Amino acid sequence: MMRLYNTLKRKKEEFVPIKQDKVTIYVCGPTVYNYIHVGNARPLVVFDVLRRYLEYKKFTVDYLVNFTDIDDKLINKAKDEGTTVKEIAEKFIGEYLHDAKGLLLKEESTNHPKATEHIRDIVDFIQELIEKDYAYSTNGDVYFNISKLEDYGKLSKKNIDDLVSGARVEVNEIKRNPMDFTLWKGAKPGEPSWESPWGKGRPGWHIECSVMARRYLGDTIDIHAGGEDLQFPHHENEIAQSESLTGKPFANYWLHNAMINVENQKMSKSLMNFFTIREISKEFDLEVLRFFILSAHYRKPVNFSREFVDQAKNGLERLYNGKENLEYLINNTKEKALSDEDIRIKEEIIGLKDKFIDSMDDDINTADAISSLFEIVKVGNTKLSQDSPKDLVIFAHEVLIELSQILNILNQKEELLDEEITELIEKRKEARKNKDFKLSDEIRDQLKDKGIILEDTKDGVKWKRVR
RNA sequence: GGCGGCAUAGCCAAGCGGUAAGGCAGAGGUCUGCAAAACCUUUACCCCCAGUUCAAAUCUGGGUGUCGCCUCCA
Repeated sequence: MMRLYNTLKRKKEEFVPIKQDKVTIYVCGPTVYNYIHVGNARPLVVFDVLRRYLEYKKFTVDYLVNFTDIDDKLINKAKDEGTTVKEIAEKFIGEYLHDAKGLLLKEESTNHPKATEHIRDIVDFIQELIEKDYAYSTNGDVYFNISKLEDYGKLSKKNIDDLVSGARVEVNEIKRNPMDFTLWKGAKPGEPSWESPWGKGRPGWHIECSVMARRYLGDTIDIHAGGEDLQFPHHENEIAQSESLTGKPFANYWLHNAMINVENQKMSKSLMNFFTIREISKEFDLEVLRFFILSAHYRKPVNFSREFVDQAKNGLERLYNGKENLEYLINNTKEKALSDEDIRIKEEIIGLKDKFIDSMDDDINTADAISSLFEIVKVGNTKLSQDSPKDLVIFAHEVLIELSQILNILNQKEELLDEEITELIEKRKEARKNKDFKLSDEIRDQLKDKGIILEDTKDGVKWKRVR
């Protein structure tokens, strides 16, 4: 049984999807006007893990991350650079996909709908809201009338009066209630626009999510996820739009990740304290950044710094070494009956795997789950250091397969064997036998340049790829 | 001002009433042509003060500190 913290209820709940073996997930994606930064990566990584974990649990997952490819930021950027919104959007969608690959996101089965390709659906949606009297148009704009709703603010636990008295909302005589939000924005001269019953214009930010979620995932989705800073107003407004239109719950589970901070301050563009993924990828394999993100629980704020990523890098290194040690152990093992000791170890590892699963079931507690991985690694390493492979048995082949499987939920990376490597290792082995350490070291350096690190153990030579 | 988080070793970080996981860094040892990896050993009065309980890092109340949302924001 899996439990998820549902922001809507402010507590952990058992996760029960609408359909027995299928899960729909909507994650609020990037506005494609710039490179994404480390803060943006957190939801992408965390919810990618959620999705992989659900797939591991045999669910079919419909996973959607939208691209906001029309809004003020894009328009301004296009103006500044003397180009079009479309070109900016296309460029940064490309850059996003590049970074996503580095972060090991499961892009091959992620749906990325774009706002501009759903204008007709958006117009229809708004039209229906007007017909149902939840929205009104004035001077080419359309607003959502929140006064029609009794439960506006139920996600973020805000009440309208407090919000209004907060006095930060813009004074706008056109709106009936200061908190009414834009569904459709009339076009100013020179701006990209589309035809609509209210004149030329473009969609507001919130409406695209409601429309695309419904279009691809249905009236009610299982999980809606995103950064906690989107709770209000974005997610609140999505709920208002969708539930007013369909009369059904918009999403059963709302998941929100906490922020990534720099020196305890939210990493954000306005504070200018952000690191782009592209920038970090020059210093670290993005797999390390992914691991760093997963080493804390997703609902807790984390500080980001190069030093912390370095720590994560060393930890991940140990994990991979351990995994390779286990593989080595098994590949160099002769098959024979399991000794009592082997059976004990096997059971210990299976127990740790169950612990991993329990942690993941508990609101995707990746930090805790990772600790089980380290413990498995320790058991394998200890076994390796104590016994000589010649005398070992296959004590738990399936355990290794399981380990790979669960490790892949967190970090999935392909590895290829290389004939050339083994050939060079043989050559070096010969040189070492002849005490020709000069040649031996040359070969080792040569392989190092190709990203292969050799280790001489008492049982033979092991090699691994640099990360 | 309103609403909501968080506070655990040098650092990162789990913990959800039963007496403190895991990782990084450091120190010592084992192995070793060198290097690397690995193994063993080693480090916590859980922000403060009350309270509830046989039992509290965990629950309650009050402090202190800190962050987020209320405006574009993952």
